[in-house]
Amino acid sequence: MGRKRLQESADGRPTVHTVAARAGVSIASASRVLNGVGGSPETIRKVREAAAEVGYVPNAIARSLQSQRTGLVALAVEDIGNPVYVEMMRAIESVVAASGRQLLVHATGGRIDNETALLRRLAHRYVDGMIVSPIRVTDDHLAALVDSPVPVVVVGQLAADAPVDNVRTDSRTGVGLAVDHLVAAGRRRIGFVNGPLDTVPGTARDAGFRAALTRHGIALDERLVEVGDFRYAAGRAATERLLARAHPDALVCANDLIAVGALHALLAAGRRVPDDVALVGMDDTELARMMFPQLSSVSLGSAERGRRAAELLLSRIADSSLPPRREQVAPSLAVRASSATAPLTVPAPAPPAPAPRTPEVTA
Amino acid sequence: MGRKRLQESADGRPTVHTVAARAGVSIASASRVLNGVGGSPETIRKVREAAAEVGYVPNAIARSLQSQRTGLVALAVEDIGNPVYVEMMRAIESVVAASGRQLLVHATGGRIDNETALLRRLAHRYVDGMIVSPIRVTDDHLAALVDSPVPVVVVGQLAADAPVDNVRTDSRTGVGLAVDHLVAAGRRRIGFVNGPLDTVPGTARDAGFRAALTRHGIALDERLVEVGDFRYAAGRAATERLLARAHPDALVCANDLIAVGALHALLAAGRRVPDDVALVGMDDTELARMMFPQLSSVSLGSAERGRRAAELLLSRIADSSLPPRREQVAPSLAVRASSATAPLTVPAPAPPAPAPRTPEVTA
DNA sequence: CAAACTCCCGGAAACGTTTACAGCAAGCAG
DNA sequence: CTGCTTGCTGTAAACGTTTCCGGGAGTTTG
Repeated sequence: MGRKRLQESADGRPTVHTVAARAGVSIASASRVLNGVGGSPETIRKVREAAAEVGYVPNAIARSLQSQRTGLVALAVEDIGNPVYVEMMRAIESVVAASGRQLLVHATGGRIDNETALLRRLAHRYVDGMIVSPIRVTDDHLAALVDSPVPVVVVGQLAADAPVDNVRTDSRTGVGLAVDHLVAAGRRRIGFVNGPLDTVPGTARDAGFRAALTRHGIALDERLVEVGDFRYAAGRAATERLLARAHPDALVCANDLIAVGALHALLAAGRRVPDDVALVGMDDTELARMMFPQLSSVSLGSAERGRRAAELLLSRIADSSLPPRREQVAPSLAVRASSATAPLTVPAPAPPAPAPRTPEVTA
Repeated sequence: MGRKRLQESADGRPTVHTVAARAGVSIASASRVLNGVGGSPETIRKVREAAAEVGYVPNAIARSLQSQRTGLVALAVEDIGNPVYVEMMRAIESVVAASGRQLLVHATGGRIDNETALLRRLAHRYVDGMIVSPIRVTDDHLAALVDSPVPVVVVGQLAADAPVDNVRTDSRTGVGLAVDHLVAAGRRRIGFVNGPLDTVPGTARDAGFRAALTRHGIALDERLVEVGDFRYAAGRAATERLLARAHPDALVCANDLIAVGALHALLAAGRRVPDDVALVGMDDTELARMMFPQLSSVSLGSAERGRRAAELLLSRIADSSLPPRREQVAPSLAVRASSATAPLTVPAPAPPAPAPRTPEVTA
């Protein structure tokens, strides 16, 4: 005698049918009670009881099929290990949670096929919408974004005419802020440690750096420019290569992870920060404040961008007929000890240290 | 004249019915072709063509309702900003991806209701399984884990008789390793900066610290113990409080974020690391290696735990009748500059600098 | 007391797939 | 030529919900 059909699900779990049968009511009534809409006191009692007895738990997939929404929102970023995304995620999460939805994060690892695959999978209705922050954008990818079956908001630069909601910042200008600051502090041999040039932020920051130097009438010494990826180890390695062939008096880094790598390379090479080399990171993440000395950093408003992106997404989920919108968040510079002009300011009074010695390399 | 029913979905998107009608075949044939199973060459052509013309994209929710699986796996952690979870996530992701599934991450923020809510929501079939690393466990919570509708693997300590797949480590012993090392290096006034005592790791590490001191016959000075949460800012604040009232010659921290906070507090207070105060963190994350000096840290095998947890989960998804399993990963200690007895070792061979100097931060 | 209104209930139709089943045509062996 | 196999096809039934709709009972109003 096989199990009764229409009573429990394939794997033996109770369904609304099970509950209804046990309570002696129709599935319609059971469903109503379970959703807290309608039902006489008696019916409510019976259904609640039956549900508790069999340990009923609703199948969200079935419910979603009916309601056409899952209550889930996804965020796809390249590297969850980058604190900038953590900040962005926190901002997004608080907006999303306030709307009664849940946020899921997916790390694409920067592999573009991965990201496209994610779109082609998650977006097939598993989530009500998604926020994507791609660092590389191909035509293919863009196409997938544009005709995604679910609302998508892109955080980052995008072709001007792409019909996709978009929150961006201006990292070109951001790099400019860093250079302005360093030049004002008297630095002239300003180096730049960047991420890959085949990424959107990589190219923007490179352009920003070159433009800023030009603006100040400083000729660019290519030996002062080095490229790795956007992570710590690469930043450190890139800085080591740079230091082996040039003598910067300041370094701008394309993000904070790279800046930390650079700091490590500088200290290991016996350069003092900021006395010998001033250092400015980018993204202004918590990591910058966790360093010693604390790192100056260009804020690209990641939390703000996240918040705005989440709001754009929610409004589009609510009304898909809205025209594509584009928002911009201005960069700003946070000056801290790593690029202070005055003698290194210590967060708290330091004890009289033995007179700092200048390593010969920079003497 | 309303749109034709059974032809397109509620929001106007094409369904398999649309494609079938357009191709002039039944939905069964259309579905078969779309899934690449069966179909005459002629049918295949017509269906493919029709699908392309209308831009058909299958509704994953409907498919999942039918197949009873989504191909998604979730990881729920307290704080995605903690690099230990990033490492764990990477390990899990590689196993999960190899099985053709996708990993989604959810940050619970340690709010236990949040985590229970997640279980009660995601687990209601949105995902095929989930890995949870709770830092607080109530009976309620445990109950939700035990009779979750989808397979769950817990990373972390759990009541011995809990019928849940479980990967754990022994952080008590882990703290012991740190203390042993410091004692062997001649340190005696060993302080401890912990996370909240109402968390599972918090209590375990506290117990481990006390047991280790006792084992070495060192009387515990309560002024050398301080508590915050598991993040950087709290770690720094806790260390500042501790330093204001006691004079440790070594500090053990309950994780690397706290250790970074402690390092910052120590340097700001003018203490040299490791000369005045030796420092040992825990979790052995990338962050420990990013500091200067690099931090010694107790590895709790987070990547390994992640890997094992993912494997447990996949095997349980494949066969839910397996008995609950429990695996253990042993801790180990990575000794680095922050607790080195010998003169500060520089992390990487510095460029052949004339007479290596001790970088000023630690001078 | 009849009519109108409220409330609650159950049947049945969705939501968009996959798939068991049966029918049918064509190919082949006897 | 008959009977069997093979390969496609379409019909319809699932998957587990929610919800529209019509009917029946009870209550209020004129």
